[in-house]
Amino acid sequence: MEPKSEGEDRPWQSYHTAYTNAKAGMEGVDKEKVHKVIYEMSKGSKYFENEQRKEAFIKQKIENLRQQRAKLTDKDIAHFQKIAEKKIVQLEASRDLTKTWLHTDMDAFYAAVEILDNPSLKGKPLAVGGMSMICTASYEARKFGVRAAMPGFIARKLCPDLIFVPTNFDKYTHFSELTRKVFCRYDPNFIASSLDEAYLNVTEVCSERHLSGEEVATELRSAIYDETGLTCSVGVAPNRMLAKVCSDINKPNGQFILPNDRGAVMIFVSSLPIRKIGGIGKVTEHMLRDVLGITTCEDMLKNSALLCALLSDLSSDFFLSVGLGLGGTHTPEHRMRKSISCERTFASTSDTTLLFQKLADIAENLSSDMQKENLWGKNLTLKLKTSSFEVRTRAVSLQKYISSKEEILTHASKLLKAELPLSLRLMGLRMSQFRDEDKHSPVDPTQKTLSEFILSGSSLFKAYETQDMPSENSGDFLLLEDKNLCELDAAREKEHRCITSEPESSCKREELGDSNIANDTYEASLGNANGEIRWINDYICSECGIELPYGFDEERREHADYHLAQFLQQEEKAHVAQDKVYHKMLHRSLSSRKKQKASSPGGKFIPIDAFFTKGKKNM
DNA sequence: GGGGGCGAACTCG
DNA sequence: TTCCACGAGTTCGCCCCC
Repeated sequence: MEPKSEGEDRPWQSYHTAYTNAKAGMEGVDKEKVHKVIYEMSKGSKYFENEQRKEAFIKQKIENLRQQRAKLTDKDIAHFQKIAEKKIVQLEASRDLTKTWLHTDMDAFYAAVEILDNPSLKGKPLAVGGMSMICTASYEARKFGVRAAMPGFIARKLCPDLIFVPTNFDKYTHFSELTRKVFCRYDPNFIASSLDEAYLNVTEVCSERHLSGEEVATELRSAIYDETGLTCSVGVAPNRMLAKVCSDINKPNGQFILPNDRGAVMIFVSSLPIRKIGGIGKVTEHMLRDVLGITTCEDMLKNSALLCALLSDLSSDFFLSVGLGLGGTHTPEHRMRKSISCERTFASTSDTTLLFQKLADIAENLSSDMQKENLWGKNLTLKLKTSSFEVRTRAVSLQKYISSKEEILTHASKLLKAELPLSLRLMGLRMSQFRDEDKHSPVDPTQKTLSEFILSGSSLFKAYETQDMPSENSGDFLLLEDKNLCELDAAREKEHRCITSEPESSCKREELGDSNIANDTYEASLGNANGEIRWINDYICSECGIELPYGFDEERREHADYHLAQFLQQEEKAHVAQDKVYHKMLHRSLSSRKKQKASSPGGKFIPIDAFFTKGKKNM
């Protein structure tokens, strides 16, 4: 690790956003040149400024951790050394070398599919994606430093002849399905971690057919090529963590086999850079390197006492297991979706009407996705990205499970309203805490149908391999226990008493002010337009059937906003003047209760080093 | 003190 | 010319309530 000058003559070297992890096919790239281009194209932008802020914050956290380390006495170190040794013995006892895991990774998958579809692209630098972001780059493009997750305009600067092809998930899904049919022949319970990656437990195949892991890998790669015309790379190892690392070694169109032998594993791991491990990203790498001098997996064991002294139990266990070359060896029985979300980036705007319209679109998308899977959620999270790239999330736990766009928008609007005024470039909604009965439907990625994948528009069911801990918490993947129905009923009863889970203040009459009058005026203003709401039996919305009891004036008004927004959109389409209604809404919006969160944008600091901070209970 | 809710960060493809 | 995505998972700290 050469000490890098961050002087004024080479300012780009301090910009760590790009190239912290070399991708396959980028070995010959002039990294300094690429880094400089990215720096030049980024500097001065709001994105760049935000990255600088984030980096400064990480530096501060590294410094804090260094100080914590400096405070440790010899006695402390000796104490934690004992703890570390005990942990290592326990981890070592969990080592399982009886399984053979195979990780397959399609080579530049999206790009390869596009080339297959249009052979004239072969041999040319190709990027799948658009100007804002590219998903995959062909190996020819990677030679120029172009890579996935790079904005298109920077990629074009690096490679002026770069050909852009828009993403077409239908195509990728089709080819993904073909590969999965092959996987099934080797492991019917294979774990798909994305459209182009999968883990296969080939222990049984090896034993039944008297084949080595290497032979299975060769055969499988050949079968994939025959079925799809695409190449893939394969890693074979005793566990998933190592198999994943191995599949990257001889990429593209290659394989690497790590024998099921403790000695071989330990040698393999000894010089393995920590960044190659799934779960260790840019920040973790910096932390471990700058605070503890850890750069290889072997260093994890050498610094085991410090890891235990400075980090949480969970973190130190993970890092020690990495040092021992341990990883997941069991196939989780069931995996189910934990959340579903939808987010959209748009041109920065502070136009309230526009923001609420976009929120309505997102709510509609999310609701539609939820209904396709019959999901009902109880936890709603609003994600905001300001024009300066600051990300905020605001969540609310609801008293009942919801799924309709009206209900989602009602609660989402409330969350958004509390944050305004604000200039935003992204909004997103996420639902989680699903109803138990929905959790019983299997959502194993391997069982997801083609149409579901196409409809969802993305690789929804990634089996995120968490830390691939040897002591797998299978409970993470198992069906959760049924909740008592009475509990649900009680919750619904509570819901009728107070429609939100916010502090009771939101139900106070005083805060409703002249809402009744405003409400009347507002609804009257709609006249006989489509946005008009009547409350059937005094609590059921005539438009959509949502139930809002009398007295929940604010909620009713917000709900009416939704229908009004719908109406406005229709009006807009028909080129009808909407100023009058808009001003009514704006007036109401301004006069409505303004909820200010205690955490101001700049006042609340984020525990970036959470991963490294030792919890009190561990001290 | 434990558990749940919330907000944020990190990671992956 | 264009100017840094999206969806999903996890952990952690803090706060509040029981």
